[in-house]
Amino acid sequence: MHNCTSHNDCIADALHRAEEICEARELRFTELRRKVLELVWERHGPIKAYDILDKLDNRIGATKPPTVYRALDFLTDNGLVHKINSLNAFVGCSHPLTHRECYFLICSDCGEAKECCNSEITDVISKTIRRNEFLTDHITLEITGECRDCRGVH
Amino acid sequence: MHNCTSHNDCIADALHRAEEICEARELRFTELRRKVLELVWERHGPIKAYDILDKLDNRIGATKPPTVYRALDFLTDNGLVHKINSLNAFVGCSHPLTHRECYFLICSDCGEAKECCNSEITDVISKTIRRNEFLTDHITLEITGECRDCRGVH
DNA sequence: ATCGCGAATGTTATATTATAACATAATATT
DNA sequence: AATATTATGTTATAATATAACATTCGCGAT
Repeated sequence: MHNCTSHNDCIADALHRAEEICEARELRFTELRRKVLELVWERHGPIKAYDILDKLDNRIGATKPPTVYRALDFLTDNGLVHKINSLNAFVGCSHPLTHRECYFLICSDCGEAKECCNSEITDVISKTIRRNEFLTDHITLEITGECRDCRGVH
Repeated sequence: MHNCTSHNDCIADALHRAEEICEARELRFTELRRKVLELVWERHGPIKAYDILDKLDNRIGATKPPTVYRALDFLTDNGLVHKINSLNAFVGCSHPLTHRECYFLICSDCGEAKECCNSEITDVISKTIRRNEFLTDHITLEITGECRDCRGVH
């Protein structure tokens, strides 16, 4: 599903990057926020808010939905996590410094959400936005289907 | 918000198109499905499932959520309506024969969802899809922000 | 050090969105 | 008419998300 060489390192890297970003921006990367981001990265794919909630319950005692949603709000607001609207799920951002918008190829078979951001797409979308004199807040591009690996299996 | 010259005609046209499409495809365009499509077009913008439910209750007696969701499933499956994932809302498709995918500019101020489909966007997205050897089921492109008209007002 | 402030978290309750499962009715097929 | 298929009705509940208010934490000013 994902192909990082060491998943533990991959999680650690993501947490480290987040730490640095929060420090640079004078944001508070609290234990709760760190824990939620860690759980998102553990899955290394879209994870649901209530699944995070369950995992938190196992590790740091019973928590309630607002706890998780607030942490997710913080993480998404700061580009550390993206929400996948078509799945009602959340996924860690691999390059939180590079760009705010992120495009995804979402496999309905294995559940992976692969980032497929590229400037060519951004450019052509921007052109349409300009032509409509629209003031953009956020771009959601989610492509669902079957990924290369899953296609191969059948 | 929308600028059809006569909104009644606009609704009637949409229903008529739907009728023809269903006939051509040997689909059953039942009273319920027609009514739901009519309510979607009455709003002429994204409408929530439970708002449709309320309006149905007023007109054809109490209905339950599955009634509405099933009609919406039929309409979306057949390209007569699109779901806007970022709003959990549904909007009528203006050109149900032209193409399956539809891109939207969604104004958070007035609530309009303007179609902004164009082949240039489709082409460049297709390129990325091919490069990833992905088998596409559906493309969601939703751009949120402020529309031209609402920007002008401020 | 402690007071006061704003930010973060805890807590209770509930709103919103959506579907499962089974019963009945309407339509099409034989 | 008998049967199969599709659509709708109905009950119940699952899944997702937020409002509102209480408490705690972190931190600068005194």
